[in-house]
Amino acid sequence: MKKASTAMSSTLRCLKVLELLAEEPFELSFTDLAAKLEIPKASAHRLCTTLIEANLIVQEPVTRRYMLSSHALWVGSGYLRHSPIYRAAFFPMQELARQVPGTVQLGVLDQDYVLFIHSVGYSGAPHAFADVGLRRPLNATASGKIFLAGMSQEDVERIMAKSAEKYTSSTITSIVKMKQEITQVRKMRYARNVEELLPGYWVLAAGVGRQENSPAAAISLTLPLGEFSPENEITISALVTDAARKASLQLGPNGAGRSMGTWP
Amino acid sequence: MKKASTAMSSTLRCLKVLELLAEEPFELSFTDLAAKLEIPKASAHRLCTTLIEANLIVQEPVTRRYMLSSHALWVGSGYLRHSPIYRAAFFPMQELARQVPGTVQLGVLDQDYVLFIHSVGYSGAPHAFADVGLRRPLNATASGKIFLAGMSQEDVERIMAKSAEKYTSSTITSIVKMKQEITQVRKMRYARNVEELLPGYWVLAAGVGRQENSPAAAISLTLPLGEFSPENEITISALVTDAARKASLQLGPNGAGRSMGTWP
DNA sequence: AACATTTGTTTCGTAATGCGGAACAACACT
DNA sequence: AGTGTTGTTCCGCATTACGAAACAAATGTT
Repeated sequence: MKKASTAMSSTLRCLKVLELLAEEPFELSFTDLAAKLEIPKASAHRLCTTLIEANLIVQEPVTRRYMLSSHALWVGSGYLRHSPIYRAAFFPMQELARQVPGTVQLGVLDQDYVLFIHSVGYSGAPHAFADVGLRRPLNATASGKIFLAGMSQEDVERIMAKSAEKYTSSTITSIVKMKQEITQVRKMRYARNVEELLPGYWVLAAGVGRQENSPAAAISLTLPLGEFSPENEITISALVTDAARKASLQLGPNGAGRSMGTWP
Repeated sequence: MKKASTAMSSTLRCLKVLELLAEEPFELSFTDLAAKLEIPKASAHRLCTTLIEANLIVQEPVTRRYMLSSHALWVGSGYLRHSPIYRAAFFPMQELARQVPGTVQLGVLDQDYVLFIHSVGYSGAPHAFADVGLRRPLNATASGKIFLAGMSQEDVERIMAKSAEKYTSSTITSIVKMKQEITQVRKMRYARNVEELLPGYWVLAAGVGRQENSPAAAISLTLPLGEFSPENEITISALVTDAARKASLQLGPNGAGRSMGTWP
């Protein structure tokens, strides 16, 4: 027995194509696409035609491969234009980047990942290469730990169960280890990541949000490992949490924080 | 007699919702949305349900208004991950930003606009606020002039005919004036914008691309007006065109320039 | 508090529309 | 020329989206 959702199945299938293209590291040839989605060629062709007509994908004229269009970026970036968080964090991040020579990033939750939506400064970390739209697992990032610390026990367990990939030898993949980490984060009000994602770099992050335990975003600072020391951690964590606090205030104590509209 | 496109009309209509939400400066209430699209409420409701199920939009629980989701940003940012241009320009832009204290931006063509897809450094210009995804008319930006200079006579005329908005008193809205500007751009290999979009700032831009006359992107540098002088223009335009040249080389002489895949 | 009004959601019969097998076309690569 | 690979079009069938109207819920007004 099928559960009849009220959504349009044909359209959902079409949007799967977008999803697939976003996931794939490279452009996709047409037959690949049909194969990966396990749909007949004729149908896949119709879906692609539709997305082309909507200007969301284009096909490279020579290779005939499909890829996301610049217009797709524009549509997606509408999220930034509407996002109170982005606006609230903009200047605090800038200030933080001026104080410490590293990469300051803003991450939000997207499904079970941290999605980085803004980045200022540059530490040299490859981390920060594709700064907007980069997505990372929660367990391997400082920002991710901030979100995990705001989640229920079950959610944490579910996510950790799927987090198998070890980026470095320090990546946390054990549930019990992560739970310890989480209580630490809740106590200290910031999260730390030392070479758990990228060798040679350490990261501190703090949560942004109206209420204490459910962060809407996280501000993180990535620095070369050379500058890592207990004393430094104290001063720098103060700066990061301060930036996060300022962003939280900017967000407004109530539900609003007005979106930014057209600028200027 | 209708021309029967092979695309799926129902899906196209659904994607119009995304388009609308991206265009609108603020989140949209449900009835507004139906009104603006001129479709019956019941249908609009189905479209929204579909987009929610696809994780591309969300509705604010309290206000019940619809807005683009962070996931939509992720999908759209797939363009960046696939874009050879973004990758090719990344380091040249960084270098340029180190040499001159201003905002370096990377713009591509999206329909009849410049779409900024990357930004490094910060000049204080509000210009650079929503750095990724910001869209501007071609006639009012230095990058836009680069693209106009690569277009056919007819396209230039069509676009200029629609470019009525004067951001400042210097904004170019006349076709003949723009044609002069374009020949200038073609000769100098860079474009200039002095307070035509933003009072208090001037901008230089140069084209990135394999072949000379059809730029795939433009690198621009925004500076406070205080630093504007003929001598400065000579040195700075050299830096900007140099960065653009480096990016062009990185792009590869042939059609490829390999997309970036997952990073690192 | 009762009524009026705007806003959001569900139902359901109809017909339009997306479906996909198969045939066709356009290239590569032997 | 031959053979495989990949991209595009046809067309009859049944599934799916359509939208008026009825219903539900929240907000504003007297």
